Amino acid sequence: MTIYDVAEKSGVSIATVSRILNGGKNVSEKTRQKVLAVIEEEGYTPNIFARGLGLDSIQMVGLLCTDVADAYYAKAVSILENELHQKGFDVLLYCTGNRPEDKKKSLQMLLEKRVDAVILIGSAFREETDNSHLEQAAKQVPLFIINGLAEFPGVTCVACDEHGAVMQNVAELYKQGRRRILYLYDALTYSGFQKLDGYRDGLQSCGLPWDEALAVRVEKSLWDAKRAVFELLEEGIAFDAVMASEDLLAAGAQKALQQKEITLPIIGFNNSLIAECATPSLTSVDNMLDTLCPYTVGLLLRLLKGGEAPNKTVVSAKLVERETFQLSEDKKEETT
Amino acid sequence: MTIYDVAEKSGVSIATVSRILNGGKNVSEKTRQKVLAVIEEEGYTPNIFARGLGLDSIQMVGLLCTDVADAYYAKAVSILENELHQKGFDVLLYCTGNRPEDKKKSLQMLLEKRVDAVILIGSAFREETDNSHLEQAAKQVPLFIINGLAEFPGVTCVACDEHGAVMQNVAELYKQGRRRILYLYDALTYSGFQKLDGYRDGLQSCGLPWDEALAVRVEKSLWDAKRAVFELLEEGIAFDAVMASEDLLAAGAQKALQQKEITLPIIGFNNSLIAECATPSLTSVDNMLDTLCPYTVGLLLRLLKGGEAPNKTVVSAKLVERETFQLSEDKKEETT
DNA sequence: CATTGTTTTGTAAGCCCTTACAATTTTAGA
DNA sequence: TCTAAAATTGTAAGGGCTTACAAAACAATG
Repeated sequence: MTIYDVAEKSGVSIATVSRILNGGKNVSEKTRQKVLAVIEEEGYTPNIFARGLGLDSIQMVGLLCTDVADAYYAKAVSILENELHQKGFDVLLYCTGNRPEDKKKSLQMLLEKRVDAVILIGSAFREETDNSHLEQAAKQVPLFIINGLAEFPGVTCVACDEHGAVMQNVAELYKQGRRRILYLYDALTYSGFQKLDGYRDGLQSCGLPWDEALAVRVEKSLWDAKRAVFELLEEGIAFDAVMASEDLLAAGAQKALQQKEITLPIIGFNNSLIAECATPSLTSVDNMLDTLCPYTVGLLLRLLKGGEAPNKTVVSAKLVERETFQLSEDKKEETT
Repeated sequence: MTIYDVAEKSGVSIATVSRILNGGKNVSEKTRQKVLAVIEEEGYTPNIFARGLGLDSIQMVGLLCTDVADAYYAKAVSILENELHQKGFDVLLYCTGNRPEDKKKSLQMLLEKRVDAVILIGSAFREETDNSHLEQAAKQVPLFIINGLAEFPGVTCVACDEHGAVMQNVAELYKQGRRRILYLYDALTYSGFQKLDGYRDGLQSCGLPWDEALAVRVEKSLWDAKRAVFELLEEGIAFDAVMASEDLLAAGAQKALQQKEITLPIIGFNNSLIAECATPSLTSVDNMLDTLCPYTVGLLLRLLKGGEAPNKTVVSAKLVERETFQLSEDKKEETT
């Protein structure tokens, strides 16, 4: 069943059918009804490839992330997918893992699929790393980066201020008398660096010294985080608060502390289910995906329609207080 | 840059270029090299739509699930995406939520994209529900269902024996002297029914009575599960073990019990991070996605190559023991 | 060297749409 | 009723690829 069949059965030309199919102007109501009836009756569906050939687009956007099995990316993908489908776009999903060359290859493959836009979720590298593939890609297609940064023409970045969030957490812990704050982190993605820098800058602005031993890199795993913290405790390295670049790591730290029957303030990151489920529940920084993702899709649509969009947007993060740490009262009033 | 340009620059015809592009037989090594060089040099990429028009396929498979933000689906999508990309297929992702009409519509849209196959993750309804859309779809394209069931020609089901797993858990709890086993469950998807039936059948085969009050339906939320269990405790409804259709619910139950300072065996389902992170960590049933998903992709490839595949495969689930429940010793030996 | 069989290459016909432009019909105004 | 303008419809030219089939080049055989 092709457009020719429909045209024939309704006694019009293919051009008319095509116009109707494309929300066509310049078609009389009478013929529209007639053709629509035939289409309905025959169950005709336009061939997406032929249409793509003609229009050079089949309304698809590519989503590139590190790993959808991870709650953070899963949440982003989920929101983006919803928004995009609502706006009539299909979603091509690529999970690349953390190897730069895989990311590059995936981006390339996405472009070969002639998507209308690409959204990277937290997958840009730091400035000093080679981001030339992003620069190249952005020449072919609008490129969006959520929680990452790449300042090339054609690239639109939307991020939450992770650096600032961590700094504030340090400041708040300091205000509550904490002087030796442990920081657990895993991969040094762009976002990973942001947070680590936030930690460092936070210490500095409180006048606290940088102590190598208190910034600990671990695998992204509950057990490795637990092991690391446990070892610190065994070695007698003192600390009086814990922050982590990920709820999972915070949960690991919590397990180690519990085993030693120590209670300290703990602040996680990403405000995931894990933070809720932990006992006691973990205070955590919300990365604002609920805001960032729909906003990004909004920019995307605007850009595809030929409009303009700010090439960099940063919103501040939000601390979600649970049992492992609460803001002091004066701070709260300030926020209200 | 089209195939015509490449042909011209290498002094051959487009047919030859096309042959080379398609892993062509019947091309002399000399011309192959020549053409490949031009392609490389010019950075030519075939137009995917034109190719699709000719071949009626651009090597895409559609993935349909309820919600990627949920760890269970996220894991499945992650594994499937990986396998499929490895085999050269692109992945079109649809998250439908739980409304049947949305699932139908998404399936329809997927078919319009002329995917080569569709994989549903846990999204079939129970037999008595209207599954005619699946029947229709299966006529157009190979359809795979992971952890769901629909016995129509063209539909391939791959599942883990959730019913059996729950039954066994009941039996094991019974063996350890538990007589009033609470079962928490949420949505009655196909898989939800499987587990609920497993609970009922498990009780029966142990000679335990079915007690309406012990099969509690809750929202898929930590807090609702906690609330429900807390209320039971307040009302004085006695139970001596907890099972849940989802780790999240088990974690909620655990919180309620902890608040009342009660310790009972708890068995979750899905073997997610939440089970690991809970304190004490939750024993949980692994749904075997690690096996099911690659296996499904294997069948898919075989089918697309014109081969045959069993239209129903069931593997047994696996209990992952953690702190909230351990199998008795004799049982363990049995398993070894 | 002629003949037949194999490889390699080219020509041209699809595949199914969109859309510029031409042709026709309708409407409005005089 | 006639003419000009507007609305509607049709014709035909792409869009870039695959592939059946025809043609040409090459190899092997007697």
